[in-house]
Amino acid sequence: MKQRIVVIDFETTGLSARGGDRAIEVGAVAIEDGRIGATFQTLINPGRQVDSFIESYTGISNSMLAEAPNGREVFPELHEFVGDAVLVAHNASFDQNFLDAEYQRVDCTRQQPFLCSMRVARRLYPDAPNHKLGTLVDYANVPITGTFHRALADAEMTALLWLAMLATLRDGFGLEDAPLELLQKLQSVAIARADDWLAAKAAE
DNA sequence: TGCCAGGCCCTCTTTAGGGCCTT
Repeated sequence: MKQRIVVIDFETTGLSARGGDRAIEVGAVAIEDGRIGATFQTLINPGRQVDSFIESYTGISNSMLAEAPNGREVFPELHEFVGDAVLVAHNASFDQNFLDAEYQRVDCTRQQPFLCSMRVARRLYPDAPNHKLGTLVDYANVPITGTFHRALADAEMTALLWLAMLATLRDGFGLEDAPLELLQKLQSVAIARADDWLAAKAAE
């Protein structure tokens, strides 16, 4: 089965989607047939000022956000871009919470599973100094495609890390045709949801 | 009134605690 994957990354006003923090940038990268394909990126006006820490951390200023489209414009477009692809993010619970919260505001829903590159990396690269995205990019010899802590660059590098992990599995375990299935098996919770969802899709 | 994230994962665990990772 050729499964389309979309790797996604959010920059946000803070850490708590449920506490009212909002997305200020989204980047998404499609992986199709084992290669990076279409991309989606936009700033998002959160309807409030971001604090100086976020401006410094992301390089995204309040003046940049003032001219950006709001979530009502962005998220229906993102929903269409994602389609029925399996989603991947680095520390996926964070991005999943923001995606679901922003989708809810525009009456969109997410049905597909959300897999976590960090959870896979912790199993596949247990000797890495740590499992931050930037460290893993260096550890796995993934090219740096842009500025860290910007959504599209982080999504691209997460996608390349994901492909590198697939290659590690292929080379290390002789797997040629089932890397996604093995990755799913490395994730106890995600796998169950992914298998259920893929089975449901296959039965349609 | 006071507090303010949350989920995963490891271990000196399971009647729990603390570090990691995301912005």
